[in-house]
Amino acid sequence: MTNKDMMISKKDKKIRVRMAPSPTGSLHIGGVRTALYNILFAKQHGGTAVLRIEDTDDARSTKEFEQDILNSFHWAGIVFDEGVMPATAGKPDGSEKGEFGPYRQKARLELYAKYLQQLLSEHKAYYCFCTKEELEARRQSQESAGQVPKYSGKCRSYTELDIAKSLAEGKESVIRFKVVPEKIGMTDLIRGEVEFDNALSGDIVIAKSMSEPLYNFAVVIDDHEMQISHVIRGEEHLANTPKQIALAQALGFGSPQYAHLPLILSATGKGKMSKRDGGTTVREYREAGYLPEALINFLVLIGWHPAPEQSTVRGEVRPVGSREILSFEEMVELFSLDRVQKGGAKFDKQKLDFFNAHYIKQLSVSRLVSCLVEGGFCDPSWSKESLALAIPLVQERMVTLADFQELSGFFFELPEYAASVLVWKKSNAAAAKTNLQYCFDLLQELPDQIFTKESLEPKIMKVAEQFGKGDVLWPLRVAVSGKENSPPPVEILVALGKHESLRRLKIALQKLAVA
RNA sequence: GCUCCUAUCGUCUAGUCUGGCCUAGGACGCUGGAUUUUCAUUCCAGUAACUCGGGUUCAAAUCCCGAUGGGAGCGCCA
Repeated sequence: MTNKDMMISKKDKKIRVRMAPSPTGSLHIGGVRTALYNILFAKQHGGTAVLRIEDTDDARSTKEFEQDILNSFHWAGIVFDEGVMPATAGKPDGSEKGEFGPYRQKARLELYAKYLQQLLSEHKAYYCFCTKEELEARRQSQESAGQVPKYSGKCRSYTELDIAKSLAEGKESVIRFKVVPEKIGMTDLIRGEVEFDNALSGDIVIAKSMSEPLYNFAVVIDDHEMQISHVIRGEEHLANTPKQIALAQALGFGSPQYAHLPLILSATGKGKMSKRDGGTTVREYREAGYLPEALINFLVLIGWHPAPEQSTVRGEVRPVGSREILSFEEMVELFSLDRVQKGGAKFDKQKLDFFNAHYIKQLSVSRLVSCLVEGGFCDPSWSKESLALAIPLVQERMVTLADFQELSGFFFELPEYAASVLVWKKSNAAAAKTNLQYCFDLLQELPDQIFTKESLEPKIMKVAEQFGKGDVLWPLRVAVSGKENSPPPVEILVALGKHESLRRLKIALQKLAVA
């Protein structure tokens, strides 16, 4: 998109999108993708992305979950322009930004009450005094009769006097919206024309009381009040949409444009990804050692792919194989709602692993050090200096940050190993001993300052060529790593330094002498 | 059960709108090979799909109808 295009769309009706999580659980992986698509869409249209907290369910909402959601978005690099903010310089976690606040529904109760009153006085909503038991019994009988469970509309006919009396008596009540039995059509930006029949739905409860609004109602008020232009959300909300449109009409509001995203499905079993599958929250991935850029790159491709001709970014032709490796900037440039998939997609952890391994390899040593230390992925006693020495040895073998500890353990402490491991499968113990001793002598003569790859490698390789590569390199590698599988010997030697290298060689020599 | 959504390799997908250039392309995975003392990396090659049945058409992955499969929703949750 050119700058000119950007100016034009800015002048047009302002694009405003929102992400509206409910703090009743840790942030779901699907929530990150929804937020990502929202932000990508907003960014490329010069719009605004809002984060609103939907905490109307008092019993289930907690401050801790809200905190988790904020932290998770922050960690993932998902940054909203407006709404509830994560902790930043000077500002505490959960502070708000923007002119359309407050951005927590609990702080908007008066607003909802106002519109509730409006609906009530216009007779578009009414008090319902049916008890839960009554409702449950009716639902059961309807179901057993093979009917669709639906509210009868019993309390619709009460007079104002009846209502005032019941209210005065302190009878339990809820507020229902009179759903007009008509067909509601809408254009979904991803699915096209969709039609629902509201006649199939009974009158829905929109509030438990004047101060306890429910989701379907609050969401309509907020999207209107916050001037949301596009609602981009998961497919599970598709069936709510006709009710929300009807509500908006009754309130005299226009409706935003809708785009319903395909669901992320469980890789193993059936159905959408749920807590039972494990690995559903952002927190879990962070703690398992995944990089935010890997998670985001993986997630953006669940349900969307760039167009083939878009493999050219900013005039630069990308190699075919790396077409799927996308930076955030490239995503912003390439993303398009009408290329979003309609069908649900399974979550493929192997592909996530591929992205993670890729992004770990891209990291500079110093950045990897901080990832490891800050994420608590290594022994706290290991110094940053030695971490920096160990990283090049194992970086390309890591799939997650959590792999580091085990992969690099040998560097910090020589593992216990049997003398027999020192012997190459095509050789014998005597040769191993002789060659090792030869290497030991060679290394000992070397001054500390030139214990580098440049000076070491030619010397070691000369010996290796003389006495047989496997015969020399295998025992040497095992001696310094204590492992059958490890990085190349010269690299370990250099990282370890002369003193530690010689100590380890001596240990190996002793093992062979005893054997 | 009812309503709605949906359907290309094992998985994510390109191609479908604007039918022919599709002997269906890419990525992940898997298999094999090259490099390598080992493991890993890297490189190269191979593997594998248009759900089915009708139609429309000179021509269908692409358009239409039906079936089947998959998913979601049916709360005083969001």
